[in-house]
Amino acid sequence: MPGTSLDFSARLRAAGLRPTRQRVALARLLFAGGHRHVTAEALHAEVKASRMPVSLATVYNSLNQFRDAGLLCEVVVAPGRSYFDTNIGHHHHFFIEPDGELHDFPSDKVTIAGLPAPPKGTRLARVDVIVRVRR
Amino acid sequence: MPGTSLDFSARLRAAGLRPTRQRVALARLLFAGGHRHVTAEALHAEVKASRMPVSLATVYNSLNQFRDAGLLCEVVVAPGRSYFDTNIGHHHHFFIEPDGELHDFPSDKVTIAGLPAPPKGTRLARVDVIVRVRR
DNA sequence: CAAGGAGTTTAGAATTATTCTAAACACTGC
DNA sequence: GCAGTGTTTAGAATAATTCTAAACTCCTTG
Repeated sequence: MPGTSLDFSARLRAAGLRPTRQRVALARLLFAGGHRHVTAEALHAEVKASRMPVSLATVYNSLNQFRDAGLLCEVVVAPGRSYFDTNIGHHHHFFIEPDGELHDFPSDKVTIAGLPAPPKGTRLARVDVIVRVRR
Repeated sequence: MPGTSLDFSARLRAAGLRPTRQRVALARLLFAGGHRHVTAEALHAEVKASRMPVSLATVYNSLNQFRDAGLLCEVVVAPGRSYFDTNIGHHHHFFIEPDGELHDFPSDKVTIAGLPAPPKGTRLARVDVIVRVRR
């Protein structure tokens, strides 16, 4: 029976996070369906409508913890506008400027050549590509 | 005599902006030397130390106007952290994660192949590449 | 399976970054 | 110079996020 709390509990535990009721509720919203892009506010609104409401502070805490644990990644597209993306595979983003919509596209067809070496004493963490488009 | 207010006045006027004392002071700080990456707060601190202090609101206004006029570009690296970059040529960025330093690198050696076409009804505005590195 | 401690959650305050407001001011064309 | 529109300003307002400290809950141990 997929989609039960047990799945999410196990997944949280595997990530080193205690499976509290709140975190399980958020994980279900985030990971039950396909990939999602959510803001903290939007997720808070969603969970508030559920049987297990969660405070905004906890939504922020959990999203940050999920990100640090590698369950999510964060995409900052504009000052004061950041999305959490449940797709953690290699991929990049389209950002549709007037409305602020964000769409994934897979990175397997994309090749980036000629990047300079990281500055001395640093190692590569991630390459973000944001393709900004307008109507 | 390069670097006089007149140069900056002309440049602002050419961009469709009235060359007020405040905007000229900011333009001098931004464009007199080589390329720079500044936050609004940092630029405000700089200009406050000068003979022609400028309010923080004006620093924000001016940076936004300069960006809209194409004199600057804005790079958002983390929630609540955005830099204004006086380099408006094609280029990309290194972001050094723990300290928040930002460095340019030219895009002439970099090629990005295989990007999907923009979604229907949109056209490409800009491609941002941020290479995130850690110590 | 009860108890206790560490880790979590919460409401609300605090912080940070940025924008707004309305009154005072200054650049430009006449 | 004068007027009129655009600009600047201090301070308040807004928005996104984090902090605080008290209450709570998960998990381990006995």
